[in-house]
Amino acid sequence: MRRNTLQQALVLDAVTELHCHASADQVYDLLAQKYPNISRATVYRNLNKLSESKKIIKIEIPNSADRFDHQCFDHYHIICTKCKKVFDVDMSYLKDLETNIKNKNGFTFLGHNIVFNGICPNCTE
Amino acid sequence: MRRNTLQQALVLDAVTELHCHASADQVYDLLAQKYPNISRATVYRNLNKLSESKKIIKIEIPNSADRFDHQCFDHYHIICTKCKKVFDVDMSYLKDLETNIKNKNGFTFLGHNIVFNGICPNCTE
DNA sequence: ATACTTAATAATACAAGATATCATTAAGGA
DNA sequence: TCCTTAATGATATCTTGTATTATTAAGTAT
Repeated sequence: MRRNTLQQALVLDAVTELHCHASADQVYDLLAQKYPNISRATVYRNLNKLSESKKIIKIEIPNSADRFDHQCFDHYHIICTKCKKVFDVDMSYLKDLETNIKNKNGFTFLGHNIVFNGICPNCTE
Repeated sequence: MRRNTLQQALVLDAVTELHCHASADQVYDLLAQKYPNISRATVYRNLNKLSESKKIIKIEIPNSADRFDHQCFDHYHIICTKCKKVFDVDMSYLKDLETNIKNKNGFTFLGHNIVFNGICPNCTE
């Protein structure tokens, strides 16, 4: 039986408050200010639970920490190769991308993720 | 001045021999059989150098080890959510994908990566 | 061929990100 | 209010990869 804990609500609030692709560490740091006893493991656990129940989405970034976003519609991201920050990309979701694949060879395609890389405005100058 | 070392050649040979998306660990394990003194750090360093000089490509997988491929043309990959193995996807490269982005907002787009997830034939039954 | 410079190596410590373990706490049904 | 056990806090551990440092060897100069 799933239980609604105070910590889970706090984690969800923190992700919403940070609102732009917070890492687990950022969520922990924010919460630890008000609740010094909260455990890092609890933050990780609740971030994963919330993404499993689709309350938030987990954005997996190669060679960088996972980010968590309270905006749950499908969208893509760009990661700045200099500052490693993550931003939304203004491009429609390619919901039919998997149907373009010619030869599926017995694979079951479950989804896809696109990560752009580039340089953000702050790092450009 | 860049030097051509025996170890670099061995690492390149190993990636070619393994030929399907070997992780650094797999490359190390293969080499360590014949050359027990080779260092794990040397394997990592040479894999990165070889990918910088485009002799191999580095495939960055979220929450899984980087994979290295001796096939250097652009192509996409699918990772099996069960066994975590990586396979090529038979789909043409979307070389104009970045031009679809409506509102670039000062970002410089340098490239993209698509990782599909799904279930491989071995894990299906 | 020999000596010299320094890039690359082997060995290992360290770091980041995340999960596993386990005694304790508290959510929510009885 | 009691009881069961999911969830927590604290911390150890794991995985992947980089940093450090004394030593070795690649390639140029002599």
